[in-house]
Amino acid sequence: MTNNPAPQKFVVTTPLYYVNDVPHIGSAYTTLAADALIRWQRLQGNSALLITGTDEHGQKIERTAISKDLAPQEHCDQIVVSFKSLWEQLNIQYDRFSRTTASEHKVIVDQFFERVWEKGDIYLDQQQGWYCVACEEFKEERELTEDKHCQIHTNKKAEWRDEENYFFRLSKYQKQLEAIYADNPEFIQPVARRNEVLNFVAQGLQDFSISRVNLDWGFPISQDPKHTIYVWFDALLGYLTALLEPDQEANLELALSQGWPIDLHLIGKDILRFHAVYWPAMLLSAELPIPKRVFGHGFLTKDGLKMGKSLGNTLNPFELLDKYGSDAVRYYFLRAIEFGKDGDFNESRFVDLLNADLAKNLGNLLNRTLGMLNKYCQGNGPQLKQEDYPDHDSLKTIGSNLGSQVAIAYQDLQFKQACEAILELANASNKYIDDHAPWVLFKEGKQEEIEHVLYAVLESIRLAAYLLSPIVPNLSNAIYQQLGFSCNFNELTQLSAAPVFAQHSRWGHLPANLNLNKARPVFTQLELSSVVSDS
RNA sequence: CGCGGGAUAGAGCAGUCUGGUAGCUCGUCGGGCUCAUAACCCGAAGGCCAAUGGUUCAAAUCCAUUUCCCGCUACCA
Repeated sequence: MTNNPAPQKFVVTTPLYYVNDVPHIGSAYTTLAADALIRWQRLQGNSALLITGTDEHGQKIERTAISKDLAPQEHCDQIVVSFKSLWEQLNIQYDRFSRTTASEHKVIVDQFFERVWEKGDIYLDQQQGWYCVACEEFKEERELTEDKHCQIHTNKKAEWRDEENYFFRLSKYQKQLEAIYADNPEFIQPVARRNEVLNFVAQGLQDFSISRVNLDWGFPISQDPKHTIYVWFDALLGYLTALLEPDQEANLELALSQGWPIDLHLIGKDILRFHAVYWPAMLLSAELPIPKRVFGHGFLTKDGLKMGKSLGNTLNPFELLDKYGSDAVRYYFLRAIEFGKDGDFNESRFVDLLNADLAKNLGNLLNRTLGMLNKYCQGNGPQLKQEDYPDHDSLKTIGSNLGSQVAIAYQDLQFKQACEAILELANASNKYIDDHAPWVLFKEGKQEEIEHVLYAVLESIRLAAYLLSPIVPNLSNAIYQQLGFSCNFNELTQLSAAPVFAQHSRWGHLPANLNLNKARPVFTQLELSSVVSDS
């Protein structure tokens, strides 16, 4: 369906976040995971595009703006600033920030709507049904209790609604969707999420309303301007708009040629249904290919409790970043939590984990090794090569397998496993030093052996830093710089060549005659002082 | 019969799909080392893997039943 084959590009999206309020930790979580993936792609020399943005229409936004005595657009503009600022503090390298109020987006939405309209999949009908205001959703009879209460909101009775809406023929696509799920088992991940969707679809799909009346803040439907397009229909299309280059003409075909279908929609589990059911159906209707993968990750809790304003235990991402820095925050959420499952934030665990892994295991390892080089080798880099190590050498063994192991983990979004595997090399290196005791070798005057040991360790540190760079780019920079490299993991152009990846991801790459820099702690231990408070 | 997630050492978790000596991090206790960010290495204590029943030569893992916990009432990923 796409024309003009553009260079192959790995495209990942975060949700377009709803601008009802300033960003919260959950948005940060999704986004930092997406960023790590994109960085991993770029590290390998692949062309990659990270799409994020904001979803700005809908009644809720309109009401929020009014309550702040602002025009809706002014309100959105303010919130957008805070999102962009958070992404900057989190060291997110996004390529597109797609706003659903952008003028290009209007064109894309019109053109897409037109396709679906021409297909005959949109029809006008009376929306009749039980509406749960708390859910903002129409409910099936079977979803309600006998006295018409929503099962989630048992304290609120569903309301009978009867209004004119446009509908999308979702029901028409049930069979096709089921075939897609069956033929593409990788489409919805993780498996538990996939099962939920399968279950939902198997119960039968109902057409859903895609327009609202009596709502100004949204795109009017060209065919019938008193209707406004339902916010979700509009928001999902934001992914398409985002494919356009910043100064490119707004045109659906053009957008599609720039990287469609998208490789991965990274989302929270709450919006899975929209991405795994409604969105593919909309695309089928428009005769477009569907995205390759939708991954619904888990939710975060704080100290075991759901975060919420009512509980007053929200975790302010800005404060967290101010206090600990982007690397620490990125590392914690990717390392401490099984991606896909719910995970907990606990500040003392946060400090423990960061100190144990980054400050002590890896950071101190570099520090002690460089210290010994200065003391025992006058700071000269060892002059050895991979071939000088027997195959049973523990670091060589672990290091040689690490690159491919970590590649698989990143590919499967198993960030935790990637971190664990990498840290194992650091751990083995600390042991390696103790086992070989360079300080003893020094007293015995065994200079060559000292260099032999230190090279292996230094190389292991380098490899660990390289493979961790998608997650903790600043730390990796600091390590690489102390090792005498001049590259910068935040400036990907210098590292984007595939041959570089082939070399750097292999154990044994460290060249001789390194221009080693002075040993300085690359990651200072964190202290648990006052607990990050509610905003 | 609402939907979903969970119950494994003091704490937090992996392992469950593809049955076969129960593992990781932090913490605790003891020892070692001295190159280092009070770091690093070694060792130990600590688990009837929620319960019951079943399948099997063998079950944390498969099947059945049960108990308990947590979300789903919006800031929401």
